[in-house]
Amino acid sequence: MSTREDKAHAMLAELKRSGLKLTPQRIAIVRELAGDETHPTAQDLFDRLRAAFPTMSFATVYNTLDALAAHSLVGSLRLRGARGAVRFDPNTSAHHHAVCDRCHAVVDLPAEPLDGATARRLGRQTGFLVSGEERTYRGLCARCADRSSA
Amino acid sequence: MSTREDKAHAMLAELKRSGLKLTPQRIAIVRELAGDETHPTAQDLFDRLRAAFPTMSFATVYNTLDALAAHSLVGSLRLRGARGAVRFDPNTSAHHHAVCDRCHAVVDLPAEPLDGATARRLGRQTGFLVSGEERTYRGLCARCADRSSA
DNA sequence: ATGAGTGCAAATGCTTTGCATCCTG
DNA sequence: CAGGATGCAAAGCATTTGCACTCAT
Repeated sequence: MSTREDKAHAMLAELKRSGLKLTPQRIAIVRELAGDETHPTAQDLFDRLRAAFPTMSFATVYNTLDALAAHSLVGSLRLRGARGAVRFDPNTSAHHHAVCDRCHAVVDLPAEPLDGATARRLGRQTGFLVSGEERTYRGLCARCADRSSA
Repeated sequence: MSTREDKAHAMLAELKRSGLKLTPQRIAIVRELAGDETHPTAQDLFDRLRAAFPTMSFATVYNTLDALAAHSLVGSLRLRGARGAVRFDPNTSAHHHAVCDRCHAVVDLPAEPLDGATARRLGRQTGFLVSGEERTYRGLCARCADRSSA
């Protein structure tokens, strides 16, 4: 049923398997982030968990997010324009992003992995050993587009 | 001859045309940035101009970069991983970037503008009114790739 | 019990702001 | 000579760090 719970469980299992401790704070952060498609900031997560963990500190949030990132269980993205906070992404499958220029909403978009021929062509053009690709489409989300034309 | 000088001149002309004042600091910043393909940070530019303008402040650098950005004469990019400074880009033609995961070098890559059919398809998938695309290829630059295999 | 993890607070890095002064147009 | 631009310093965010204490393993 709950894809979100499944995802949280898988993330926690992987953390445990890597020898990291499963503290109540970590479990809560992972469960909050798993299945969250809004690409929250550390501050967002901190605010949401404040009620349940009044004494939790930013250091713990960052510590957990770093640990997740180190094990490729979350991705991160930095957006232009928006205030400068990193946004975290529990979606670990190949995907791109569409970002709203007005409200800074971010949605996922499926993507094919970078193919070898393209990587080699880029390598020829740039001298780089290209290993991955990130695309950001920008524009207006449905809600903001509506507000604009109104 | 000097593409760089031409570019600086064009940028300054456009600023003037927009009613902005051409101060010695602005002229120096524009000339420093024009034709610079390294995607420097505000700090980089500040450091390079320190000798010529010992009293110049960060506020002036940011002020000028903001003015240039407001008139679409420079672009900006925020990179993951790297320390969190915005990098500025005098290249205003459609292009993408390749970023070195090790040394954070950034090189430009020509790009075709986003075609209408693709934009519409993305709109169908996301609900977005898509107006642009940014691609970041990541990997290792030639120098860092060499150092790795050594 | 032991060392990884936590909380707190101070520090850091990048960027912005307020305001008095200066200088371009 | 008027208002935009500059310089300086302080404030503002996002994030990191140091350290004593706690708790999951």
